[in-house]
Amino acid sequence: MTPSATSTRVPSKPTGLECRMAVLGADVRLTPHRREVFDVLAASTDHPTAYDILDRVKARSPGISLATVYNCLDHLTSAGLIKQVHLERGQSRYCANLHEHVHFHCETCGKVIDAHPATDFDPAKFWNLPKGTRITRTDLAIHGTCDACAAK
Amino acid sequence: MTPSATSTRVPSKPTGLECRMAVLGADVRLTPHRREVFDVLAASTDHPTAYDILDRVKARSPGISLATVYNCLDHLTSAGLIKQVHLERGQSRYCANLHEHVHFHCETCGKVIDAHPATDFDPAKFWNLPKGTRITRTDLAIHGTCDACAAK
DNA sequence: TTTAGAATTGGAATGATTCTAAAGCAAGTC
DNA sequence: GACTTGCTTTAGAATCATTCCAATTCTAAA
Repeated sequence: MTPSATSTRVPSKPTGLECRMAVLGADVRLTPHRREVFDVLAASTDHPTAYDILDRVKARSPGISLATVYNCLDHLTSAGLIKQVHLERGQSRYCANLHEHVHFHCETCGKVIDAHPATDFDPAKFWNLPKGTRITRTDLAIHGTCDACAAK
Repeated sequence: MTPSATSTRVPSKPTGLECRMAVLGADVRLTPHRREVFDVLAASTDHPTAYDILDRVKARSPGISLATVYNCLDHLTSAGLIKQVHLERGQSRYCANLHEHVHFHCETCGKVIDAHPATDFDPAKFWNLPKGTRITRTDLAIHGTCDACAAK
């Protein structure tokens, strides 16, 4: 194994992942597999499933197992470095975009795209929640037909 | 089997379900099991899972199977008479509330409550979606701590 | 260099749901 | 009123996504 593939908490070559860890103060041991899983996800805009990620990581690490992909995704998710997305039942999808955004899901082609806020959004302004309720996060999924499918 | 338990499309005793079918123009054969599944759900405010519904329906129809509950839920859902809710991966939950609302999920006790809009909400005003996108529905899940759990 | 604690692995196990084939019912037809 | 046709219901098998497990390998610190 080459030195650059050794796991470490003090990387010699900072990448997006290390910057993100520094900004978030996340403490995850950075193994080669975790880095690859993150890199694959960061390079994807299609909200891949665990199987999609396995396929893509296999190009670099042919021996990686599905269990390891799930394991890496779990660790990265609980460190807050990536997000798990549930649009419908079935496979979970993953997303490396940590900016505030919501997901648009095309019911025709299945594509998922990120939509960023045009203006500030405070859910407590729109929905009546019992007094004393504390909000930690909101998940908005918008379902419909994407522009490409609507044009057909 | 008593006459009132006979399936029909033209009920003699209208219930919430028949009114709802009439309003929505839904066409579902109303079998005793479907009616029971609907009644159980309509009487529940806790967003039960298929298993929860099975338990409750068994009080009236001890012989009903899980497959039938799933089958009834599918038919009622596709007729638009009830809604399927996915708050996290795992079991789907079901909801007979068809008014515009969002779900608040308490991460401490697991409780799910409906929150109704205080004011009009148009997702297209808040998030930048590509031109030509058509929205059919939006699912907002608000996660946090409910008032009871927050008070502890 | 030793050693304790993680990470990784393949395969088994789990949980939720869906499928399947057989049997039961209901509505309309002769 | 028996027959046909098609939906409904059922138990159990199958599937799918994920999680668990026990064995092995790797890493970091002493």
